[in-house]
Amino acid sequence: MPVTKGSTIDPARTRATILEAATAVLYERGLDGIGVAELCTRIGVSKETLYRHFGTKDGLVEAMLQARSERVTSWLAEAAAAAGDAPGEQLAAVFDALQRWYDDPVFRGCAILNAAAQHHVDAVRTITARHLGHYLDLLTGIASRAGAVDPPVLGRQLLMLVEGATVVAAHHDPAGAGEAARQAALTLLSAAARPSVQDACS
Amino acid sequence: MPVTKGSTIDPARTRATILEAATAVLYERGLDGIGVAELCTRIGVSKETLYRHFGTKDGLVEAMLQARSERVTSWLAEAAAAAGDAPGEQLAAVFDALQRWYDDPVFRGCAILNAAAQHHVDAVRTITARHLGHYLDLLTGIASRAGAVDPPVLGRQLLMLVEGATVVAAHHDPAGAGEAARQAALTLLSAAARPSVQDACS
DNA sequence: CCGAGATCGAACCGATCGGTACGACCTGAG
DNA sequence: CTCAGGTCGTACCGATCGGTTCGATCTCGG
Repeated sequence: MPVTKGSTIDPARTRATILEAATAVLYERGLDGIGVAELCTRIGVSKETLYRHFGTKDGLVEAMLQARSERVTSWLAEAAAAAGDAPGEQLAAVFDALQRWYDDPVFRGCAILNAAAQHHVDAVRTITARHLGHYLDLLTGIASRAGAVDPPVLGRQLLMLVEGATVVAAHHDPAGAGEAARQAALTLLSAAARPSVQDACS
Repeated sequence: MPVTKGSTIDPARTRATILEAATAVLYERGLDGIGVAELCTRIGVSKETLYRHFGTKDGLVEAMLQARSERVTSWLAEAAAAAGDAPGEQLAAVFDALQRWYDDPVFRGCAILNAAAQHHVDAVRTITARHLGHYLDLLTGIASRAGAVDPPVLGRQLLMLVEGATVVAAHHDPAGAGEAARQAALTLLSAAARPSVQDACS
């Protein structure tokens, strides 16, 4: 960390450093669980610097959530892509990746959903909705390539499994949550791809 | 509301009134989104009265979450029981009830999960875990009566659908979330009750 | 009719909040 | 060497926070 004193070589580097450190601290403590003053000492930056880069605590929060959303979305997409071309394998890889996340001792649920639950600012809710939309796109794509009869609906059901597994892992028991969700997802996938058995009851 | 002035007929009635009004206000504004002073004026009670009944803002929050957990748990259980004896019908009734909740214009997600996401107090996290446990008991019971090969696992998967549907409805799109989750739940139920098709892939 | 006690409204407390201002320092570009 | 500007540390600001106290008021049981 070449942030020595006075003018750093690159202001953009300072901004990135703040963003990264603030993400971890705000995730651990909650958005309202720590003040700007203590946050700055934990990050190792002065309040003036933080406010020049982000203008407002809310500005920092929004920038951090946006960055986090992009990171975890591409992380999940890459996990799926690395599993090959078979939709079932891709789907399984997504839930395996989630399980590794749940096993992280600092796992506290999805930071973006946590933020939306506490912060009633429109910008945060917008970021959250878009975040879920990206997940939905990924899952609907898998459903479509799997030959599901109704990819949008199956994608939405898979999204519910992803978010439900995260909620259960965060607030009830992380052990095996990803595996259970994966098995359910694969069952839904195969049922939707081969609508032979009766699936509509009413 | 016979809360005229001075001594009310029943202090317990005052407590219940506070609890009910505070539940609505704190759900709408968030636990940290409103101070005790404004909360008291919205409720129509003095700070002294609130503090005598609950001791602390956290005390009020915990009492309210506990009451809320019991209410919605029994509400879901009654919805299931009213659907008759068939496990599939009971499961469908649960998700139909959830959809009616999602359609409420003041729906903002599960108050208990929202609280757990923002409030890092142990008591709140305990209430949340127990709350999810009650849901799990209800769903595992349905899974068991449906003849699932592994009721605990299926119950957990159904819990993920319930919580996932709630998250999606709250933060993405409430329309049809309950129906989509219901269809997925019934698919899982029939697949688990009749493990004829290959369900274990690896 | 009288005292116990529940309630109100408002004043008050120290602490903390988000945000600003300022002087000093250091670095890189010209 | 000089200067522009990014950064630090600290002090400071008004507002709000959770919580306490107090006198006045009202209701009910005896």
